[in-house]
Amino acid sequence: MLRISRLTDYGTVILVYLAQRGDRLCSASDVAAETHVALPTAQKLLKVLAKAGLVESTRGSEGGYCLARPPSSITAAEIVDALEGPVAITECSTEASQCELESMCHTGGAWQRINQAIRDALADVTLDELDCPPPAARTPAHKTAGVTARQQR
Amino acid sequence: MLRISRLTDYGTVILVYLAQRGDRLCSASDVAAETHVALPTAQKLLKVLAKAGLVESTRGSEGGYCLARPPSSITAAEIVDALEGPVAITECSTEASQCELESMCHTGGAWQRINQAIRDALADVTLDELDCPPPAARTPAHKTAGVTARQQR
DNA sequence: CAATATCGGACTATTTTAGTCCAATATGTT
DNA sequence: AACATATTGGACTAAAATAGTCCGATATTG
Ligand code: SF4
Ligand code: SF4
Repeated sequence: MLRISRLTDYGTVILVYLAQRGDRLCSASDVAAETHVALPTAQKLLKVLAKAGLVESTRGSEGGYCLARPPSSITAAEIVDALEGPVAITECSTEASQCELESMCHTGGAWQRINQAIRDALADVTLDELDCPPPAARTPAHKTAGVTARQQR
Repeated sequence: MLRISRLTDYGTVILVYLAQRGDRLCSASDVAAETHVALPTAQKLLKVLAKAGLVESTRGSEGGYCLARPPSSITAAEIVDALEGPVAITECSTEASQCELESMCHTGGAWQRINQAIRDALADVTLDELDCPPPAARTPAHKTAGVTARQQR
């Protein structure tokens, strides 16, 4: 149903938390406790994020993680890229397409346009903009004017 | 990696083929042969599309499928909705969110904005615009200026 | 040296997706 | 009326992606 993986979702939650903490180091267990992400999951995510260069790690006692760059320079597109690979809405959106229908397919071009549109939408949101409070807690219209998500068919 | 399912992909290929055939009926085996989608897969897809009201079926000998509406009135968003359910980039994008982090999550609102942007991008492409081959065979002067994703703000 | 916390990888379980099959039903033709 | 063709609906199996867990190695602090 066209969704990001739960890992990616939780990854952004963790990154937002790190952004709030500024330059202070946070251990994996610290992050897990504060975000309520399961500890092993948080560990795994932080490892991946460190490898991707989005967070920096410090080993040893009193070690931990912190953001590698200012939150305003990290986009949702980068986060998705890091955690689940580049956006590729169809098989033929990747470099090494293995779609057997490609030779006679009539829709690939349009999908690639859509792919780019999604990519632009993701690249347009930075980590500090991601810190956008409540999805639930259906409190009356706050400053978040246009955030309605009508999903029913 | 944020992609539509292969079924959805093949579903659009089939719909584009039906669009090309106009009002003429096509049997499932006809569709399979022309699009090179495996026959059982094509059958399954046509059934789902018929149930969603995107194609109409005629039973019996010489029966088959055809589009229920003109191609220009069918959008990619509808196709995705029909084949894999409404776009819901995160768990909390759905009506019945079951995310256990929701109460303390700081990112849900932003994801819903992104969700809407993706939805808009999909709703902006109609079935006849979808008929666009991937690599070569570029028709002159396309009207394709309309796939912009900047819907937010 | 001892305590703490990351690092790297491998492993299992779960869920989702893909693909297949069969019996029932409807329609046109012989 | 009987037959051949083609959709319909559901259930079923197989395959793949995802989620989550675990453990030994390594680096840093004190
Ligand atoms: S759009 Fe066409 S070429 Fe691209 S993956 Fe789908 S079927 Fe294959
Ligand atoms: S964005 Fe937050 S509330 Fe929404 S699904 Fe992800 S963790 Fe849950």
